[in-house]
Amino acid sequence: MLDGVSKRKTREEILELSVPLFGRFGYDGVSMRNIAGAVGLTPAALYYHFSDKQQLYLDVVACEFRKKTTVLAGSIEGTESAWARLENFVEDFARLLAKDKNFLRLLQWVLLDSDETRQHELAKQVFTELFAAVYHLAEELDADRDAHQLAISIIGLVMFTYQAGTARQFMPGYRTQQNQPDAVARHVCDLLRTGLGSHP
Amino acid sequence: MLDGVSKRKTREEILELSVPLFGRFGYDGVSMRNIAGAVGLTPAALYYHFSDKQQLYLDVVACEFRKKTTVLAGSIEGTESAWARLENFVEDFARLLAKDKNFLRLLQWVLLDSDETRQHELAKQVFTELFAAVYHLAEELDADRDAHQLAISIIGLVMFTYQAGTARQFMPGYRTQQNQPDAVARHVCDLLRTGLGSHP
DNA sequence: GTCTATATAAGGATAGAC
DNA sequence: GTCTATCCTTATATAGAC
Repeated sequence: MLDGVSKRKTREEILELSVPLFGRFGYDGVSMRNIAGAVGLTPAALYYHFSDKQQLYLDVVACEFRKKTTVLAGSIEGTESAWARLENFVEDFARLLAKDKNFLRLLQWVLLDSDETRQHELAKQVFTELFAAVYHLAEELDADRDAHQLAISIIGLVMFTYQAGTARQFMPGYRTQQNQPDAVARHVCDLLRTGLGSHP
Repeated sequence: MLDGVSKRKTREEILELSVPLFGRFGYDGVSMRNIAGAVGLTPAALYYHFSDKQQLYLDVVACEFRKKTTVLAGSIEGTESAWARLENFVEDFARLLAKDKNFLRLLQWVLLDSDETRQHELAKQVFTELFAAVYHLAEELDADRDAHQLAISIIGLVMFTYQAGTARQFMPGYRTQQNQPDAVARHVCDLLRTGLGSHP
C-alpha cells in the first residue's frame, strides 16, 4: 500500500465520504475525527493526504463542484434558440438540486462562509463558469435588461425553491409535487416567459 | 444588581450582542466564550440567563426575527391594489436585506440548520407569518398560478440577490449599483410584471 | 447576578513506531 | 500509508464563593 495508486485512491475516498458530512454540518460542524471515522481511518492518517482541515474542505468543495457543474454548463450551450436552452438549463439545474442535496447545501455553505478570503477563492473557482454561461444566455434572452441581475434571478428562482425545501413544508399551500424538478422548471420558465397576470 | 430589571436588561444585551456573532459565524462557529467576551461577562454568567447554548441561540434568532418581520408583514397589508402592495413589500424587503446583513445571514443559517427539529421549530416560528402574508398576496396577484410556488419565487428573487452578494462581486456584469434596494426592487417587480422579452 | 475554579469532553495537529 | 500515543487548545457546563 506504499504506491501512488493507493494513495490517490484513499485520497479520493476521503473526498467523497466528506461530502455528506460537510454538506450536512458545514465546516465548523465537522471534525477530523468525524471524517476519519466515516472513512475508516484514524485522524492522523488524514494529515498524510491533506495538510490541514481547511485544505481538505477546500478540496472537497472544489472537487464536488467541478464534477457537478460541468454537466450544467453543457446544457446551456448548443444550437437551439435561447429560450430552448434556458428551459434545458432550468430543468437540469432543478433536477440536480432535487437529486443532490449535498451539492445544494455545499453551495449554501460557500455563500455563508465567514472567512472572506476563503469564500472569494471558492466562489471564483466554483461559481464563475456556471454563472458566466447563464450570464451570456441572459444577454441573448433580453438585451434590454441587466444581464447580471437577470442571471441572478434565473439561478435564484430555481435555487431558492430547494433551499427553502425543508422549511416550506410548514407553510400554507405546500405540496410534495412542488419539489419535482419538472414542476419547478415549468413554473420558473412560465413565470419568466409571461410574468404575472397576463397568461392564458 | 439583584433586581429583575437588571436581569432583563443584561439578558437583552446578551441577545443583542449575540446577533452579529451568530450571524457571521453560525451556531457551531460561536462559543459561549466568544459571546461572554463580547458582552463583557464570564461564560458562567451566561448560564444564569440561559439554560444552555442552544436555548440562547433559539432566543437570539426568534427575538431578531420578531423585531424585523413584523414591519414587513405590515407593508403587505393595506387598501391599495395587489400590485402596489407587492411593490411595497419587495422594496421594504430589499431595503431590510441590504441594511441588515445579520438578519439575512441568520435566515440562511436557519435554512441550513443540521438539526431538523430545531429547524422546524424555528421555521414555523420565524417564517410563517411573513410567508403567509406573501402567499395571500400571491393569490390575489394571479389566481391561475400556484400561490405557494409564486410566493417562494417572489421571496427568492429578492433574497437570492443579497444572498449571493459577496460572491457576485467576482462575476461578469457586476456593479455596486445592483445592490441598491430600489434597483433590486425595480428589477424584480419589472420581471414579475412583464416577464422576458416583451417589455417596452 | 457575576465571579473563580474546575470537571469533562472534544477539537486540531504532530512524533515516531510499524 | 496508517497506526498509537500524545500535546495543547478550546469547548460546554457546573459548584460554590461573594
